[in-house]
Amino acid sequence: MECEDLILAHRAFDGYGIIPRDFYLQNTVEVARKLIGKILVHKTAAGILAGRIVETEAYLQGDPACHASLGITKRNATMFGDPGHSYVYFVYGMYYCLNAVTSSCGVGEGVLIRAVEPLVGIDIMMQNRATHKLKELCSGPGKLCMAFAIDSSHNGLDLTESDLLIANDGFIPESVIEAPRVGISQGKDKPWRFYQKESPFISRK
DNA sequence: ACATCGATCTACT
DNA sequence: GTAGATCGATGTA
Repeated sequence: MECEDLILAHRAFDGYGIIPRDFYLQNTVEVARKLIGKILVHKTAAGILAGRIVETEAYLQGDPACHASLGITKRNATMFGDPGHSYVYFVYGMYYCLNAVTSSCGVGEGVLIRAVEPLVGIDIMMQNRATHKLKELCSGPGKLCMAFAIDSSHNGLDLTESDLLIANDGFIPESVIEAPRVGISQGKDKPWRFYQKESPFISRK
């Protein structure tokens, strides 16, 4: 099973099933919903890391919780760039969070990748996270960036052709739950958090 | 300049 | 359940 996953990740990296840029031009909330079940791949010097996305959140223009709500700045500039790129930001003085940029150039929207189910390179992820607890490796936006060795140097990468990408292996999640977003003080009313039902790898219930 | 807060996580009670 | 870590961005003076 592990071996099968490894082959899958390699094929994904070689161009098999990479999600095309058009995908990120759909409504941002739809992109967040449809990213559940897709595969995040990061090719690092230590080896290939991959995991299935089990939790996301959408951040839109005109949404007070969105970093881009006050206009373009040095920090959020990649959100206003081309869709299908990464937006990585630094938060709470010690963590990084990964987003997939959506919508056309000039519009600041994106999807926060909140949790993934580890599939490939689990031993490396455990080293990066200094834990052996599988369920806690990538169960949060800060945790998954640490596990996947993603930091500010990975901001602005093209998720359709770089060492960091998102692929589709044909997996269809049984059920995707829609819920209010977490960890924010404004915009709590919007049901723009999505997660794979009953996954043990989500950040919280 | 200074104060505050954040799309978080961990450790400890 | 609550506090502490730790720093860049943002707001107020």
